[in-house]
Amino acid sequence: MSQLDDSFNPGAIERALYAEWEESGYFAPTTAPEPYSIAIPPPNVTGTLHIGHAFQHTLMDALIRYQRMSGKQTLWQTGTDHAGIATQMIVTEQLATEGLTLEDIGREAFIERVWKWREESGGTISEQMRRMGSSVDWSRERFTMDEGFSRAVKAVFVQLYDQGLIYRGKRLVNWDPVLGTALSDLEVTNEDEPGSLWHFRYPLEDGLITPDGNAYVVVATTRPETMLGDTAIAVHPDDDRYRTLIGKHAVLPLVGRKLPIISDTYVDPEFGTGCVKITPAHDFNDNEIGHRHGLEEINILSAVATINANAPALYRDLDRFDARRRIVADLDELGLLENVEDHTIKIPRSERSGEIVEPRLTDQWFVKIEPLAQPAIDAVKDGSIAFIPKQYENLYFAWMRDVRDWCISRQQWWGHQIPAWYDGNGNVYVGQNEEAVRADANLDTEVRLTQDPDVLETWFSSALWTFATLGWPDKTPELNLYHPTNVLVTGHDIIFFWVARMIMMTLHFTGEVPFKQVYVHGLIRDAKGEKMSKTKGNGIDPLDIIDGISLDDLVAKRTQNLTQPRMAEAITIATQKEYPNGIRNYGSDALRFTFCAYASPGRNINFDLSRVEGYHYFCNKLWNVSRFVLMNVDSITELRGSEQSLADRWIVSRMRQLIVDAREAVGSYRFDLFANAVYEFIWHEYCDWYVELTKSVFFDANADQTEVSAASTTLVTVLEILLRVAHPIMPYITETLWREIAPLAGLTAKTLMLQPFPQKEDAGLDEEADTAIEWLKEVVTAVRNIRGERGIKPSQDVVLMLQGGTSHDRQLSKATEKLMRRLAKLRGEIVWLNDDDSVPACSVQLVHRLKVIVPFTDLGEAKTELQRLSVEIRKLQTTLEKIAAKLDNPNFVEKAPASVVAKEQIRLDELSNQVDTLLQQRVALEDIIDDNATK
RNA sequence: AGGCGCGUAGCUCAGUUGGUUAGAGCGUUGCCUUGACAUGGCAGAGGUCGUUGGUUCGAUUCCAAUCGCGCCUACCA
Repeated sequence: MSQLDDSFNPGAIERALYAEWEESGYFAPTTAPEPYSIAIPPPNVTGTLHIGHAFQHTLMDALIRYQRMSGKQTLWQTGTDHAGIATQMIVTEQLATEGLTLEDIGREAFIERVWKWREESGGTISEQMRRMGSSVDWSRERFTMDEGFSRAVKAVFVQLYDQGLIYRGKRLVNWDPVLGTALSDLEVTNEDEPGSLWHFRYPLEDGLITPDGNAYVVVATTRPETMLGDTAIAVHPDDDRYRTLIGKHAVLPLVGRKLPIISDTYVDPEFGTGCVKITPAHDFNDNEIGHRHGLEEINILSAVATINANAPALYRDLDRFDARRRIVADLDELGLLENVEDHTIKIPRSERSGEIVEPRLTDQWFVKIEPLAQPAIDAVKDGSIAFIPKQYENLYFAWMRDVRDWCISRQQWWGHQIPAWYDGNGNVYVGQNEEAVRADANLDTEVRLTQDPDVLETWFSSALWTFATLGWPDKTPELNLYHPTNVLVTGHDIIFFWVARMIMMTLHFTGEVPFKQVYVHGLIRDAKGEKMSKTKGNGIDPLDIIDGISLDDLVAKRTQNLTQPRMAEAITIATQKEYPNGIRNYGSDALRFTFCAYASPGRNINFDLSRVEGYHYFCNKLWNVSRFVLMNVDSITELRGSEQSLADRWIVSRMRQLIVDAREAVGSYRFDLFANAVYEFIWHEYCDWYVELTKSVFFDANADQTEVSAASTTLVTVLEILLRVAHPIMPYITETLWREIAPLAGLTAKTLMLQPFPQKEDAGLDEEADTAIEWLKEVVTAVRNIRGERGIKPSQDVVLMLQGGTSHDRQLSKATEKLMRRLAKLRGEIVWLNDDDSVPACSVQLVHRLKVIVPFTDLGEAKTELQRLSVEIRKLQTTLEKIAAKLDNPNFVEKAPASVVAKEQIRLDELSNQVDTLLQQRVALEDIIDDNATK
């Protein structure tokens, strides 16, 4: 007898089950011959997993569990990323609450603090992953700052340097003045913001005048303070307004510097005045022009974006925006401010600090991308790596084609410190460590070396993820076995950041692709399609869906530590409206099922909690049908095919189809189709029909033992198989139920996790059984429809008559009569009428050409039935007309394939037969009503 | 500006080579505490598939234009 609770309670089973799986070592690779591996995109060690991670992990876990059950030697490589800037920011903020700054405690102590914080916070992610049921191999967990990984990072840096693929130089980079570090282009977002376009007059030298008689040229700028660094004025070579000035000079106001007037086709004569001030040290385009024309680069900004000593004393040490105001005012005073326009401009902001980024000349380390990019492009072109969906390949190519050199140095403390040392004479030495450097360069101990204080950007190390986690640079057995990994599961937002760089670095260092496929999933948004973010307060912690959370706690969680505290009220109101009762504990399986069902290809996913609720109910359905099986089945036997009923054969046939569909869906990363197939089968085939059909065996005292035994066996074996099919999506509930069901099926294994995923069976589909049960369903539905229309209570049984069918109909009716009687709740035998038999006053529904007849109990019913019938007739007639028109079209008959024409012809015949039948029935009903009225 | 994607039921979404009466979940209407499940059962209502053209015997599906929305990339100082 069942040990199961009356309803599904996920909280009661999940934790213990996961602990058991983990302790039993089920997550570690088995010794199966064929490897299958996935490297997890490493989350930020000091963060928490958001719903997007949970989604991604669910898909990976479904793949891994599926492949593990399919007999592969699966490795799901897990680990975390040290997330340089993000982590340093968090710890810096922690220090600030203690009144301390980085400089107060120093580099060494700071790094110790970060490691300590990592110890405290690192557990959050692994706890979340465990609750999600992620079957990662914890024994191989890696961290991008652990010792082995650091060794790999250094080795890569040194080798690239030796190959001339890493260089150091003063270059213009995006500078975050708050964090005091360079950022990559990808870490800068450009948003439209209102701004101004200032027009300034720059006087011409020595009485020079423009063709239209001015002693000055007008330049426009959105950043007036940069004028302090101007070193030229540029015009278009063909611009008649300025052609005579080319090669002459203007004078930079406030500074007095002579500015050469140069010509460059970069200048758009149509825009503004057609005359551009050139600031090579503070603008990327100007910098390129500067290089073309050999212009001086004058850096006028300090690391914290104040004006430095390269500018006139008057402006020194002013903040960039104070300087801007001051300069505009001073130029106005001098009569050099021509006008100011409102102008919407793209403001580059640091994704990290939110601060406006300044292009600034600094010494940085770069990776030469071009030699690395070509092999990476080829790998995708020749199919060594395939993106799924395929359209992302274009995105990848587009980016790879004009990718620039990669700035890898960051002016931070937390991260991999660059393995380069300087002596006092400006020489640089690169090597694994100081000793190696000294040995290589034959430096004696008297030469003082200082290591470069900068660290490598985080993506530099995570680009090595697939192979460094497997032990590279050592030639480990794991590297040999699991690399390349089979698939990378990721969002499209990091194709540039990570995917492209992994491909480049992995090809260069291992000669292998990092993964054979890249499955790109959608991005999770909230139910309204808004991006989830802490600032908007619309994010949800996956654990709160699994375990539930009260409204008060949810509001508190969403409003604490806001970067914009004024948002708190709006967030509170929105949260109260969206979750008036908080969130109930839906459990991990329901959440996972929701993710899979949502995972249709290539789009945004608007995450709606009502879907989770629906799938939680689905879990309960599965739970309860398992209870039904346990309550009604004592044992099963070995079956011979001949002993199975039509119903048994039907569900087995449907199950074979499920297996085929499920395997195909997983194989093509269609987790949505996988989930839907499972849902449809369990609820609408197994529960709605098969279980109901078995009741006419189990609840019939006269049923013979063979029938009971066949039904029991089928019920159990099908359930056992479908638990295996569903396990990759919903591991907890299937494991729990399987342990109850499997013994009935004679299986003694301890865990479902390691059972084989059901194989496609040779037997194929059972057409005879499929036809019979589909027929039964149609007739039963017809009777139920009549009952519904006439308001006949389920408790009341009815008489069923059939007329006009074929011999096949009669045969099917005979074969399924017992089943039909229960499902349609019939009284007495089914009455077969001959075509010319008179029919009592009744309702009629058609199943193809078969008349399904339920006599009236009261002639008053005729009126409502007449109404319904008229609607039905009208519907059929509309369709009939459409098809008739089609077949009347000679073009259709000639050009359409014969099979399509034949199909339409059959439909036409059947429909016209149905319309005729119903028209006759209408006459009959009208007669009854007339008779009644005259009485 | 360029690139990509999306407009299908009240809401969230499927729809795989163009071919029956376009599907699912949630919501909704009516009936039902039937011996797994009211987290349930049965039956129903609800869509001119953004718009306009084109190709075709036939278009939600292919093509073009157009409107609306989203994302990405690059931007004019």
